[in-house]
Amino acid sequence: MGHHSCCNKQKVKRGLWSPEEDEKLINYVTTYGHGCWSSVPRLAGLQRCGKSCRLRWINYLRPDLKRGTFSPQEAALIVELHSILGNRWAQIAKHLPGRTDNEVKNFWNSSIKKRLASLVDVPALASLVDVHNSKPPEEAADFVSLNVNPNSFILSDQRQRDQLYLSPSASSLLQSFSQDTDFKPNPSNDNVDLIQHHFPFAPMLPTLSNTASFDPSWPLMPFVAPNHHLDEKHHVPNLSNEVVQDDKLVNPTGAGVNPYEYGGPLMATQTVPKLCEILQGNLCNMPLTSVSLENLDPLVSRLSSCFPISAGSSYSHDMHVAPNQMEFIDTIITSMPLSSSSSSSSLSALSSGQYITNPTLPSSGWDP
DNA sequence: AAACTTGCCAACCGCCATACG
DNA sequence: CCGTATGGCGGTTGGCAAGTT
Repeated sequence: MGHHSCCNKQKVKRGLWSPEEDEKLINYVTTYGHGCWSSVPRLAGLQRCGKSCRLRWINYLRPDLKRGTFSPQEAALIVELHSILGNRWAQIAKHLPGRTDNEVKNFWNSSIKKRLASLVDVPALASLVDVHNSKPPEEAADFVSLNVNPNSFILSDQRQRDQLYLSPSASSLLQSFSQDTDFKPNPSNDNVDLIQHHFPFAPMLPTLSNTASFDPSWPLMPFVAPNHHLDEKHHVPNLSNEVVQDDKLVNPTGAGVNPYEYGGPLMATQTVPKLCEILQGNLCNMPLTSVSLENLDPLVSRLSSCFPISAGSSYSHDMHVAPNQMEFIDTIITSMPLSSSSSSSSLSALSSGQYITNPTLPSSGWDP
């Protein structure tokens, strides 16, 4: 069990991949695409099973991987998405361009979970929400019901999406994400040079100086690759559907597929599904060039309100996280279920609509 | 300096869903 | 419709490096 037929036909190597094996796999996939993974090892001259090749490509060799440290913004997004989706790492990773489900899962298990455990004294969600400012009792009741019925957490009624004022929580957790040593770049890997040699347009490994509090390709905007000229070796397809915007290639449909997941030749662009595609089961294929924040994925819109997107740019270039942004993300973290085994049905109130922080509310008394 | 502990993360395992003949 | 192959996912493990005693 667990091994596919291709793995049993011949002896296969297991364990860590060598740079030579990586090179063989990169050369093969970039030239021919992976096609049927079970045939890749044979055609690429590898003593591995197809499943192992697939995993190595998806989790490490794909040129669109960041391979760097998670930014505070990414951490916040993971926390938020996990509160909605539970341990559906692949779904979460789709909203984090350049990140794999394995990476997100490891990050959660090693870092976020630990921090949440340290906040065990945070009060229950109900005490976080101060609905008395603008809420008639019946709407407050609607809000409460959202925590009971997982199917009703998408608020379609504008009244329901009125702003909820959240008590500002301690920002220690989120701040720790941006300050402490967990946000250092990954240790150097022997194969990084190899990958960057093959994929010069791949996102760069962050440096010590820029990862602590800022990641220029943070995840709320679709990943766009620099407009490099690519040679024939990389099989660049017709990019007529893309437009050049601020020296970036952007797919104006806002929709797309990850070429590395579908076995096609390498492409220079990638977009990610919007959260609403998951939550609502439909597509929001609005042109990026004309879409307003209100029309974006609600999560993106909400987070964008805290991490402003400068007009006309493809993604935020803010160099630091402002205190109110810290508050917002911290609110996300402290409002999610503390159980590490939260399932897909565990929904935080933050999944329910629009929120803003109310800086006038007292924060003392329950700061960790 | 050596032994031990801890944490990270790449890779594997086992299961499920889907495609295909 | 059925059986098999394959892709994909989440859970788990083992090796390694860094930190601690």
